[in-house]
Amino acid sequence: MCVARYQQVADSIRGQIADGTLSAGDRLPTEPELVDEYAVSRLTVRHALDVLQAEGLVEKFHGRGTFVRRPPQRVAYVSACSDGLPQPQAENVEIETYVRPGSVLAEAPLTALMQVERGTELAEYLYFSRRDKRPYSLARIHVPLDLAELLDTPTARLPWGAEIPHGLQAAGVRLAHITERVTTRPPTQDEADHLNLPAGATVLEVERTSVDDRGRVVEGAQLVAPQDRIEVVFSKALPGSEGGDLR
Amino acid sequence: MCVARYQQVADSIRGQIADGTLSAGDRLPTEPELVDEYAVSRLTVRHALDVLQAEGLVEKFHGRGTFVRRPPQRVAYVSACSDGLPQPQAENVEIETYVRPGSVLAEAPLTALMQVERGTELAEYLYFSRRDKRPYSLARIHVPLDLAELLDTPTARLPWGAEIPHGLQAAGVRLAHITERVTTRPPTQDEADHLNLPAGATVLEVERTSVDDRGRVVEGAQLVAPQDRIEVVFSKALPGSEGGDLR
DNA sequence: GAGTGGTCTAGACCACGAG
DNA sequence: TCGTGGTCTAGACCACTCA
Repeated sequence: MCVARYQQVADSIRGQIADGTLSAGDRLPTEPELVDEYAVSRLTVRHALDVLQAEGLVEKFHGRGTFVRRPPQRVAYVSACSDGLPQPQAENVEIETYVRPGSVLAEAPLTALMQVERGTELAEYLYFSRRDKRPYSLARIHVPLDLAELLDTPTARLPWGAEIPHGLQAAGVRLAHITERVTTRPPTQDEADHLNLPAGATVLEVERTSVDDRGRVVEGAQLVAPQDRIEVVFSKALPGSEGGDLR
Repeated sequence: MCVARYQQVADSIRGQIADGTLSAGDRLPTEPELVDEYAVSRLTVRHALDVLQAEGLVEKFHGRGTFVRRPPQRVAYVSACSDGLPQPQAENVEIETYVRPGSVLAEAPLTALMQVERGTELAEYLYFSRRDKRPYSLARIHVPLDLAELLDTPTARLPWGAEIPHGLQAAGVRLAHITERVTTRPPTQDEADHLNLPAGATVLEVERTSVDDRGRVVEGAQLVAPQDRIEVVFSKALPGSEGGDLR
């Protein structure tokens, strides 16, 4: 067998998307129709569509059909560590963000991020954003209770809660260090529900911690978004001409 | 149907991995054995294993069997933009890196990264690294030809070619800005071959550009690794106590 | 209720890897 | 050569969406 049948079917549909025969938002033929069209079994058609879905080219909806996705159009998360870059953000993409303040008792992963004892009460800001009317990102930002009192109730402008470290700084907290860590992983059940993710999806996570000049973690953020809808950008201006070493 | 059969099978195997009944490197029962064990069809067994493979818990090898993967153990790419962090890197992980210097004529994606005309000749350093004897990461670093002459032949110490911007700086190039962009995407055919990736895998890509004080792109790097084997870390020391604004 | 994708069966043959 | 996973068929029933 030179090329698997399901790959041939996938290639054919991929080509139709590439050359415009099928364009963003269009519904593909139904699975039974594709079975007739390509003279293969339904499993083979499904396998082909699964491949295309994994590639992010199409999206399947139970009971509705399979649709061509918009080209990726990622939203940039510009690192809090960056110099010189504005937060350009969502040019033509509409993103609405909601914040919900509250508090939680620190549990397993949070204790490590915030470097606190299990059970410590922390202020929590839950950011939930939608893009094109659909769930897009989730951010959980935690701040020690005593510092949270210094903050104004945040008005969400960006889905990642960049105003929190700014607010802390404005309130007199002396930030010494910001660190960000980018990984991908399968979503938790909770995240999959909120973000409406299909089975097998992967999220990209940014963990951010802000540390003050006494070494205390004053903010810990966990941002989660579909891996193919986001990019993370870091930028650094190097001091002077040649004096500065890279790190 | 409360929970799909394939999910029940996946849950069961996931549990055995979690509780140590199956441990890293073990071979799972063969598909026909699992068919008997769970009294389901082979497709259902395969579906369950596909889910586990997508989660990174197992790895299937045609003709050999299905094996429990080691826990993720990601390697950190520490941003060139970072302050204060050493390149800690591979503590107990053995990574061998090879470099192959050469040159290429700029094509489609490279022209944008390096901001040069199509067809411009660029020096190219190909980094290929292995971890545990298996392909791990791929980095392509490009430098304008005239600047490449200033560089010593690189001796690869890290898979991401961090020595290239350092070498440029040591050679008197006045770097003004470094920018990094992190995304995930499906691998190219070439990348899938070199990294030995299964179908449907996703890679994490870091694009790095170094710009000199006249705005010229003096280095462009494209690093690619399996998305579940790498993490990207950025860190920034904030100036003074309170004078510095975040960006 | 009609039509969509999601799950599942019981078979079959093929391609790869190792002894 | 043999056992492994990879592909494929032709059917069946279920769950979700929407008119």
